[in-house]
Amino acid sequence: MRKVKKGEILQRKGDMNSKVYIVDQGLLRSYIIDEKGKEHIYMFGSENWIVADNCEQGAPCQLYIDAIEDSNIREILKEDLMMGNPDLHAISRRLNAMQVRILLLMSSSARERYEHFLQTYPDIIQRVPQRMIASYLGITPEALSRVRKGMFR
Amino acid sequence: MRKVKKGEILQRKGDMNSKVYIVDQGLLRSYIIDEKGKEHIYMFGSENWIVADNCEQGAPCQLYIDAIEDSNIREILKEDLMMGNPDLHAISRRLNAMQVRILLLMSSSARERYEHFLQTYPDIIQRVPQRMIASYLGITPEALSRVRKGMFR
DNA sequence: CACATTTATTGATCTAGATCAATGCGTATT
DNA sequence: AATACGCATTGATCTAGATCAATAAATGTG
Repeated sequence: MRKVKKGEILQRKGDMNSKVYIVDQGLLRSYIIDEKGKEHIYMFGSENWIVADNCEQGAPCQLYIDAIEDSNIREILKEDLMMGNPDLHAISRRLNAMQVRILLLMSSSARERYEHFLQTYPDIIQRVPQRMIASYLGITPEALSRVRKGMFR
Repeated sequence: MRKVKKGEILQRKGDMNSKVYIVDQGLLRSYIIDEKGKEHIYMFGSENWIVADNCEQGAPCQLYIDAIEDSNIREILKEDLMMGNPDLHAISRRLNAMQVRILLLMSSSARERYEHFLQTYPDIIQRVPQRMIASYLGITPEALSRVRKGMFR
């Protein structure tokens, strides 16, 4: 069990941390800071919640995690959680995809989201009409058409 | 193994389905239809992806799932997946929270997202400054202030 | 093939929410 | 008590993307 003070930072972007925090008392948050210095909160975690950065296996952290209140927490290594549970890798990959999606929706422009989609799912682009890509990105087909127009000048 | 034709609907909103679809060949999608009749795609699932509605235990489905291409899929009951894995319930709850968050970000106004937050996390409201709620909702503190003003007349 | 339907593009206009700036209010800090 | 800092509110303005409408290209279907 570990006690943390309000304001204390548990994890920074870029850290090679692979811990999961269980909140016994108090309140944590996880968030990113974008290029303009603006914070985007990904999750709050109060009593009995788990706060974690679902970053990719072995990759550096994307999120900051700090305490909003004085808190009592437990730390668990992801490796230990994974132990004997190979399915958890697939789930972990999915959680990461969702985390990335949420953060993109909160902090990025239509254009940036489309560029990310292009890189991440280049195969899907070939197989579905553009209006579906737009729908997935949370924009209208017209907006996507204009984004593309802007990209190829 | 099941073969489905392009356009075939595997699941509708409101169904009491508790299956997970594994795509062996082809392409599925899951999506919602909002009050205005507009589709919002939640996920695409091509070869070796799992497509599922992470709705709450025992609750009716939120998502439609259909085939974008002729596909070969396997269906697995969630109960069978859960078998002997009690942790999966906690994970399932988290996946649901993320699914709801993504769909809200894609399809709802700042006001609707705030109202949902109020209902879902009434305790958190008391404990964090409004600017953090705004940050979680993906809007500015100014916008949240105006949403609230509009709510109490 | 001819026809209908879906899809993409483009233009004109509108709007939710962002941005910028100023003010007032609590609540720490000295 | 005085000062300062973070927070919420309000007003004025701006903008990314939505909406509406028209056209054109692509795709499917009898």
